Amino acid sequence: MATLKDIARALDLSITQVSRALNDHSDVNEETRLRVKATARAMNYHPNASARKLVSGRSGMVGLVVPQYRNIGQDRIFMEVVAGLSTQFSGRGMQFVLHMMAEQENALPVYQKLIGTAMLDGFVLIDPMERDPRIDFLRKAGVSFVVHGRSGKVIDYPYFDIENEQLAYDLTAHLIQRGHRRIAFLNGIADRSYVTVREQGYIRALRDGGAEVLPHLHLHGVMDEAHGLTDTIRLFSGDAPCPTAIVCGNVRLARGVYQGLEALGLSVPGDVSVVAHDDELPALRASAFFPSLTVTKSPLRDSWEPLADCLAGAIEGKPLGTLQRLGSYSFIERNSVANL
Amino acid sequence: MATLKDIARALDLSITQVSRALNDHSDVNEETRLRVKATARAMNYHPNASARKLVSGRSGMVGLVVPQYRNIGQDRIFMEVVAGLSTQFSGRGMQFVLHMMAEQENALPVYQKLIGTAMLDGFVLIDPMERDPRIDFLRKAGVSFVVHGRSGKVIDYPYFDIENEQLAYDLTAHLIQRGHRRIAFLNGIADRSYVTVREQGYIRALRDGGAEVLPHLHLHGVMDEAHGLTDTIRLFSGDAPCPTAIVCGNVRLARGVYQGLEALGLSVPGDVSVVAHDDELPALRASAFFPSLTVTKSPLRDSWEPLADCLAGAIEGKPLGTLQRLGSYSFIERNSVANL
DNA sequence: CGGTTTTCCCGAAACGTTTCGGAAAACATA
DNA sequence: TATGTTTTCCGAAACGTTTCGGGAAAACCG
Repeated sequence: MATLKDIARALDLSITQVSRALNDHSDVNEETRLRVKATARAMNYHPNASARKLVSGRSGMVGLVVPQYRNIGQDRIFMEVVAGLSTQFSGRGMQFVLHMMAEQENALPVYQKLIGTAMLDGFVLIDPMERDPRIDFLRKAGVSFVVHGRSGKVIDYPYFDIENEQLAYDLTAHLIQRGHRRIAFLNGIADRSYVTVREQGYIRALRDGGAEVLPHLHLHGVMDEAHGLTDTIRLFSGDAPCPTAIVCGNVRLARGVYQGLEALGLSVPGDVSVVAHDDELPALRASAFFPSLTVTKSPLRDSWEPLADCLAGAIEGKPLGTLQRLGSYSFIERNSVANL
Repeated sequence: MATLKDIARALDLSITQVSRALNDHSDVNEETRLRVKATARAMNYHPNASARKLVSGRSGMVGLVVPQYRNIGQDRIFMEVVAGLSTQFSGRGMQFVLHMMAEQENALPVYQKLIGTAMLDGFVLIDPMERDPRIDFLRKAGVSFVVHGRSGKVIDYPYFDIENEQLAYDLTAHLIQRGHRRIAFLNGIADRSYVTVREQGYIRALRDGGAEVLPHLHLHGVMDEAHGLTDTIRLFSGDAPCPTAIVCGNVRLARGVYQGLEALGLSVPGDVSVVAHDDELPALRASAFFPSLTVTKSPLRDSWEPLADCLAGAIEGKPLGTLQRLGSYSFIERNSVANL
C-alpha cells in the first residue's frame, strides 16, 4: 500500500506538504496540490485510517450498535435502517459499520469497549427509551452521537425526530372532529420514548375534544400485523364499551386491524374508522388498502440524511443548535374514516 | 481512556513490560503479570485498536461486504448471517462489522478502499460466483479471507462449504430409485458457484440412473416462494412432457412448489413428488409441511463457527490445510415422495 | 532600500502500541 | 573465582499520519 512517504519521495516533497495538499490546507501552491492529488490517485493511495485516527482522533468510521433478537430475520424495517445509513455515510466519504450484540448482552459495556478501542468516531442511536442510559453514557464518555428520536427531559444532544406528540394529536383530533368519542390507540412497546410522547398527544386530543380517556382502549405492543389483529379482537370482545375508531401506530398494525375487523364481521369505515401513522415502509402502501387508509405520513427513509448530517456535524464539533432537527409530516385524508 | 503509560506509571513498570504482561509473553514474572492484569481491569483499559493495528498489523476487526439491493428488507436469511457471524467473532474477542455497498457499486474498489485504509484484518466472502473476481483480488492484495462456498478450479484459499454436488446427487438419486425419470430441478441464480455444482450432481444422478437430461426441466432463479410457485406452473403448462418429481434448492422454493401444485389441482406426492435441500432457516420447517417434506438437511447456522475458525486461523497465519472445511448433511426421508 | 507581509515549504513531535536488542541480577556450572 | 545461563526487565525504534512552530524566498509598501 502506498503511503505519504511514497508520494513525497516520488514528487520530491516533504511528507508534511503532501499531507497538507491532500487535506486541502491553505498554504500549499495550487499547482503542487494538483500534482500531489494526481499522483496520489495514480498510486492508488488511501490514508491509513489507524494512523490518522491515532493522531487526529478521526478515522471516518461511525457505527450502529444493535441487539440481536429472536426474530431479527423477520424484521423488515431493520435492514432499511442499515441500508439508508450506509448510503448516507458513504456519500460523505465515511464508513458506516454495524455491530450486533448478543441477545441479552448489556449495551453499555459494548459501547465501553468500542469507545476504549477507539476505532469509531461516533454512533447512531435508534429506538431510545424514555430515560435511555446509553445517552448519559456516551455523553459522559465525550463521544459524538446522534439519536433517532428524543429521550428524557433535558435534551442537550444532537437528534433527528418527528413531532410524535402532534402527530398523535392530529390523528385523534381528526376522529373527534368526525364525531367519534370512544377512540382506541394501538401504540408501540411501552418504554420507547416515542410511544410515551404519542400517548401524550392522544390524551391531549381526547381532553381538548371533551372525550373521556378510557385506559382499556390504549394498548401497547410490537407494531406488527399479528398484534393489530389480536388487539382488535380483544377490543371488541370484552364487556367494556367498544371503540368506534382506532388510531394505529403504524401501517402494519393497521393491516392487522383490517384483518381483525373483517374476521369480526365489522366494516371499515361503516362500523369502525381507522387511521394510522405511515412510515412508508416498502411493500406496505396505505393508499392500496381497501378502503384506502387515512394517515399522517412521514417516510422513515427521509431520516437517514438528517441523521448523517447531524452526526457528521457533531464529529466536526459544530454547535448543538444546528444538530437538532425535526422532520415534518403530512396529513393525508382517504376513505377509512366515517362521520358518526 | 487509560493507556499503557497510565498502567506503567501506576505500577512503576516500563510500558514494554506492561504490554508484554497483558499479551502473555513468556519473559514476565507471574506475579507481575497478575498485578498488571488486575490494574488494567481496574482502570478499565482497552488497547487502542488503531495503535495496535499500526504496528502489529492486527486490529481484531473483520468485515463482511454486501451489496445493497431492492428487496433487502424482505431477505430473511441475510440477518441470520450477520447475527451468526457477529456472535462467533465476539466470542473470539474480535469485532465483526458489516459494510453495505451501494446498489450497483462494483465490489472490487470497495475492497480496495477498505484494504487501503487498513482497518480490517480480514473478510468473510459469501455467495461466491463461479469465477469470483473478489477471490483473486483479495489473494493478490495479501489480505486474509474465508469463503462460504468454493469457486474456481484451483482452490488455494480458506473456505467452509458443504458437499453441494453430492447433496443434489442424493436428492435426485432418491427419486430415481423410486422410479421417477422426468425430474425437474429448481436451482438458484445461474452464476453462483454452488448452483453450478448442484447442477453437476443432478446431472450425474440422472446419467447414473439412466434417465434422460431434459434441459427444460432445469430452472434457475431466486430461491423464494414466488419463484417456486411460478416455476411450477410453468413446468406444467407447456407442450413438453411434465415432470413427475421436483428437486428444490431450498425449502422456500418447496413451499412455492406446494402452492403451485395445489393451484394446478395436483397432489403431493400422489401426482408429483417433491424433495428439497433444507438450510433450516427459522420459521420454515420442512417437517411441518403437509405432506411433510423429504430433505437433505444441513443447517446454515452450523456454518458460522467453522467460518470464524477459518478466518481467525488465516489471520494468525495457520497453514492452508487446516483452514479448508467441509460440513456434513443428513438425508431425512418424510412423506413427499411416492413410488412410480 | 529597509522593512513588512505573503506564499510556500519543511523538520520534528506526537498519537499508543508492539517488538528488537540488549542488560542487570540471580543462579548454576566448572 | 571465572564463566555461562536463565529470569526479568527496559530503552528505543517503528508503524503512518497530522500538526506545531518556524523559516526562506518572493512580493509588496512607504
